[in-house]
Amino acid sequence: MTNTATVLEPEATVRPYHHGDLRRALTEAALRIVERDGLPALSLRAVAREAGVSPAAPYHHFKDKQELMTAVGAEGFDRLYDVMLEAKQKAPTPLAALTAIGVAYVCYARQNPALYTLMWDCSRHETGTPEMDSEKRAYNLLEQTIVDAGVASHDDPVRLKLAAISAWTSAHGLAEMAGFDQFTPLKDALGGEQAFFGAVISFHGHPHGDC
Amino acid sequence: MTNTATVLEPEATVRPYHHGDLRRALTEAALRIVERDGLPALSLRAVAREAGVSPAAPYHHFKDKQELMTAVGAEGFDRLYDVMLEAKQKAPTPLAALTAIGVAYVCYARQNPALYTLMWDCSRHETGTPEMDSEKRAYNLLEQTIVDAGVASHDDPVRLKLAAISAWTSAHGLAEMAGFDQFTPLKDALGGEQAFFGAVISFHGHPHGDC
DNA sequence: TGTACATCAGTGAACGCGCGTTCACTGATGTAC
DNA sequence: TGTACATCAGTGAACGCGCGTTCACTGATGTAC
Repeated sequence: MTNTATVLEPEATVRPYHHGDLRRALTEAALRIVERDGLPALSLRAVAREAGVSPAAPYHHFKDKQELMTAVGAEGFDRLYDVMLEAKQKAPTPLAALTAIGVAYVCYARQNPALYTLMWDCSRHETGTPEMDSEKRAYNLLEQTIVDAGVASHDDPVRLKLAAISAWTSAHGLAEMAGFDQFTPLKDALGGEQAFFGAVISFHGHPHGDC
Repeated sequence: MTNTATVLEPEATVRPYHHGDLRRALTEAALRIVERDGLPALSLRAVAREAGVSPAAPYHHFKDKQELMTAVGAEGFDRLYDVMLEAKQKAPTPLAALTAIGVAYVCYARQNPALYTLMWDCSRHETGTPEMDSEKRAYNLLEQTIVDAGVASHDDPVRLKLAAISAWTSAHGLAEMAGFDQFTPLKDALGGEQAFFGAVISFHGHPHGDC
């Protein structure tokens, strides 16, 4: 009887005064906001509100708003990398892997458009910092996949970089513009968004394409 | 003697109470701000300030902030179209014209990055409205150039649209990412930004490329 | 095992700021007679 | 050509808002003895 509180404690229906992992809770709240309400709605106060905490609380975990944004952008790159890696691993051949990570990239960007924008905003401000490691890892994954597929090799680094950057910028352009209403006729004519992605990527002249 | 004021009037060193063409002055002020201070700095009050006018004055020419922004974005598309058209007309052959408008597009976006971002923000909000006519004209110019170059024909509209959209998204991706620090090694290796653009566009598999 | 105390991680009120927009106004312009 | 008057295109003060950030505070936690 005297230990009722202790017994109920593990259930934790009431949020404790000390949160436990507010830092993580804040970045997750930010991710929720950015996709639900868009990038302009992503303020420090909104994040605190979403996490159910006072406007000053985030300052115990982030120096300022920029540092929180960077953490969110980094999380975005982490997830992008995961998605690309999974696509590569599931592909039957190295060549198929190249297509697969391209499609995975575009799909990820399409499903998280505001986060995707935020990620590149961060990348621009934080070039080369450890927070952007996942971006570098994702790029390296692409390069290695290109090598595996026999499109370019480490012996000709300029050509290899060119292939990687060409693929990346193509995917970026497609990802950003894929949502435009102007493209819906073509999407319909080709039988859906996935087919549209494939057709555009092929037309770009990827090695497996019909160029 | 009595008509001194009338004689001096044409010099117009003092701004008259009535501006003359404040609407145009406002969009030009906005264009100045957006490239000088960036997109987040582009507020209605900042535009009025830049034009040397009170914060309420713009409301005699634009319904609200959004309408001003749309006018600025439309002006951006007008200029883009002009640049593309000029590039096409200067090119010696239809095939060269296709490359030329691609390079012109990327250069324009690179030289006006914040405006370029604003343009697409507008396009998203104003799809199909008369304000976005220049966007449509620019797209049609690309399609016609593709036809002229013999890459696709009006007989196969799906293929034509695919070619146009593929070219457009490639150029968009390159334009947006061309400024990244990560690319400078490759730019240097290829001998400058123009060469870099050309190499990436060629690698994309444009018909004149080495794909 | 208890207790004293330093540290940590929250609260909530307050700050100054720039924003978009509205309002009553006024000076300048154009037009009808 | 002059004059009366409606309309146009500005002014500048004010509004409420949400923002990022700071501050003094307090409750919770962990540790030394």
